[in-house]
Amino acid sequence: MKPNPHYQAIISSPIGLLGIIMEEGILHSIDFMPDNTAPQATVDNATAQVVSQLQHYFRQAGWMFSLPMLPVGTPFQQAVWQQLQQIPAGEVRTYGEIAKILGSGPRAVGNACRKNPIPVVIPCHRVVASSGPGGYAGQTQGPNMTIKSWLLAHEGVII
DNA sequence: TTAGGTAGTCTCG
DNA sequence: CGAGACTACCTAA
Repeated sequence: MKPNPHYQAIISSPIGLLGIIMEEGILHSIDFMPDNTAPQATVDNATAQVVSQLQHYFRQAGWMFSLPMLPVGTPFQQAVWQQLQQIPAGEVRTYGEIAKILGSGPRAVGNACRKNPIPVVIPCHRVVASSGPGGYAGQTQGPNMTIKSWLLAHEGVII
């Protein structure tokens, strides 16, 4: 739980409200906001870039993000998140496949995905289990899994 | 379908 | 620090 996070923008999207946190003009994290949150105007240019690219993505699933990002985490988490960014839109990998590349284990990869601070842009939704959909934003069922399914369907992946 | 194995992180003490 | 618990898992039987 982050105490009083300060959002540079809160935008509405097909998967609900997204809260955007910047640090020094660099994308730091994206939060899924409750429905009753009030949208909040963009305050600066760098944030406008993030908003614009997100809107591109929701319009056209194949959009490739190009943004300065600073996702903070352990070295292992960074390595996993780097692998995620190399999965093209419309494709998926399994936790085991990522683990093999990094010489680690599937559960460890799942742990790292769960900690991804920048969902959507860092596409943790493109990682699934060998048999089943896996989880999303800390849930294996519930509203976040609905978001994961939506994102994959948006990219043309049959679940 | 389940039991056992696995890697990384977190939480106590 | 160290032991033990907790995962968005996987494989063999």
